[in-house]
Amino acid sequence: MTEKKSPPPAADLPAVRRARRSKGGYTLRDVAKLAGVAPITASRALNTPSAVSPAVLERVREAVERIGYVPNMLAGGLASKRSRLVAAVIPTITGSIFLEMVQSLTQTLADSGYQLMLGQTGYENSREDALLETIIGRRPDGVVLTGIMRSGHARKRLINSGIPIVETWDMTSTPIDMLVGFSHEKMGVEVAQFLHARGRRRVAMISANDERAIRRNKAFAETALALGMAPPGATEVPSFIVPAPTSMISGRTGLRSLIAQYPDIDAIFCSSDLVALGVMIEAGVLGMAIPDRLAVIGLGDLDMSRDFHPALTTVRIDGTRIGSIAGRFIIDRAEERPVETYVQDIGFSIVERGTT
Amino acid sequence: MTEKKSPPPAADLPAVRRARRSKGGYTLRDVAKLAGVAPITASRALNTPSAVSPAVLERVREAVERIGYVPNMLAGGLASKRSRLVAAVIPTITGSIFLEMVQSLTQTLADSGYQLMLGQTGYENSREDALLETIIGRRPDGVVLTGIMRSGHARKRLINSGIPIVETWDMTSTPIDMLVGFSHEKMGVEVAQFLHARGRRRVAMISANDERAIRRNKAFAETALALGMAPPGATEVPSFIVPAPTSMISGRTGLRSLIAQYPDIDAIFCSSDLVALGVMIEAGVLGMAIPDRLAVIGLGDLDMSRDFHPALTTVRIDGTRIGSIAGRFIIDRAEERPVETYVQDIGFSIVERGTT
DNA sequence: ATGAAAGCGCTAACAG
DNA sequence: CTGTTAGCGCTTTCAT
Repeated sequence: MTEKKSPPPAADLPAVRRARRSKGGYTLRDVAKLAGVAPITASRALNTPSAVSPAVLERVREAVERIGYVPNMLAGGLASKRSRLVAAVIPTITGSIFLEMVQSLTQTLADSGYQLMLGQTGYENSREDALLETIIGRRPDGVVLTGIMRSGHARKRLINSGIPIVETWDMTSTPIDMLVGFSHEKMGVEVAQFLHARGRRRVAMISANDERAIRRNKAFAETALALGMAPPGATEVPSFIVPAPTSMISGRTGLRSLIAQYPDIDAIFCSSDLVALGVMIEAGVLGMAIPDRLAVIGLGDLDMSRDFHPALTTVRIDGTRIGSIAGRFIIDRAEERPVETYVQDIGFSIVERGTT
Repeated sequence: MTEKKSPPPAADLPAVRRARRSKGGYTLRDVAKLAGVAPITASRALNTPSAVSPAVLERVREAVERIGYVPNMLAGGLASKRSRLVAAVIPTITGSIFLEMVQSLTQTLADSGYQLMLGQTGYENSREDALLETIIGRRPDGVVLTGIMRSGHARKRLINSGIPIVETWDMTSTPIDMLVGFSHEKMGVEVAQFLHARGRRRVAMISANDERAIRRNKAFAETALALGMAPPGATEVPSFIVPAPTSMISGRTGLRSLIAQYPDIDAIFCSSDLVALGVMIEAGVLGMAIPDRLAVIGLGDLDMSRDFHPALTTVRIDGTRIGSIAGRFIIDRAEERPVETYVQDIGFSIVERGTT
């Protein structure tokens, strides 16, 4: 019963027309033929059903079903100049704090017929340019940046390409295009105030060394200092800085190092939950009771942070929300919907649990 | 100095030819014009540099550089029927045990000019069909399955599409197409023997309920039983089964539940490191010393498993290797290279650390 | 509401 | 080694 894909078997076309024969599966032409309409009508039935009569719609749908037709989005994208592809750029996928965002971005996009392409920059600049080349080559309808485009050249290239851009996980006053994030400075201030309110007076930090962390740390340190929370003998808030990506081991070594210098430390602000969890493990080894002897606060609110004992106090960022807003921004832009703003501060919240 | 993209300004073409004007950036034609060659020659210079004279190569490269030309892969893919796109299907990205594989797959593909498209099935069957539609629609050069294609319909659809398929994380005797993985049965047997060799005699399991885990558990239970390792009062190896995805909390509740029934248990085999880590945390709360009172062995070898105290003994699967092999398989197939085999068992290894 | 024609940007197929 | 021509499968434009 299968209507075979048919280069009309009759030799009624000049032989030269068959210089290049199609080999893949069914095409829209097959559907159209089967439904007894022109290809463009079949196209309309699939893309703008309202623009076609119910009878035709029905017949086209039936034809599609019958042969199992799946539209070729490469062809569609080429013709319409809308690839329905969105690229997201993250440092690395393993152990990433951006996965929640990626997940919801994927979902949001999928719901509107868009797909996500994931690009990893790694932690060296070298790959950014190559990555950008491949991204632009696919002509995506948008790019979501997690803010780790360090190569100025790549950045400029991207901007020049004219592809809509969403920057995330930060609030800058000079966005390239669209923006959804939160203020790292504000977070530093609030965490310091939070620890102060809990009675902590000798604080320290363990942190990655990326640009945002540095701004966050600065705000934290200044606030803490102003509140008189530096440990005895320290003129600054002590910090243990590790290169990204951070891990539990950073927390373990960090705690050891800090305690060796400032035995009186009574609270540590960590730049990720993983680091905070590492601090907890090392505190266990050292026999330091948490939260009595030492308070710990993380950043990111991993699932497992809730499952530790005691459960970890942390700063929560709603990655899911970032992802869905970023997705909406791009879709709205692609479909030329009128939109109030393309900048959004989603804030953060301190989730207090057992470690403070 | 910028050579503007030029619809020849003279009105020397019939108006009708301009029915559809290009709007995007530069095209290969612009490059060719600038280099003084035919478009196809420019194409060759970029894709098969060896097929072109050094002089032409140089001129084309210069032209590309000058205008910042980036090839349109939608057009290229459409014309050549090779999209250079590969799809990977995983349950979900957050908390996935497949990320290491995805990472290395991405890398392997990128090195050969291919890109990865990530598809998530979620933990309900419902989305699989829709996901497949979008995957096929992009005409990828291959699909990597992590073995969670439950919908028979989707599976059949995929097979019929003719897209090369790599199944991973398992060894079946009846692969659809290509295969790279390891034997879950063998793992069950070896873990039981390992615990036996360490002197454990009252074992239990905490496990997810997916099909592979079930096969693994069966092998573990049979071997353990044969070796006389069921706890007193049990005729079977006790197990605590939780729905996927597993997490630390599964381990915590699992341990409580098992100990309540069989207080003498002296070793637990967990279906993931996260579960094992949860067991460790709960053991700490219950005051059960690890490994003296209770041995724990996980599966997956997460980074953090090494950083716990004591460090976790676990079964390591080389996800990086799975990814690179799967990538190679697809690339070799796409480029029609002669290949010995498209099936590979990469095995696993038990990494003994402090919990056994 | 439907269709014909043209073309998106690129590469396969065949010359020369 | 280089060029001409046709066409990948779809959608835009314009006409009916």
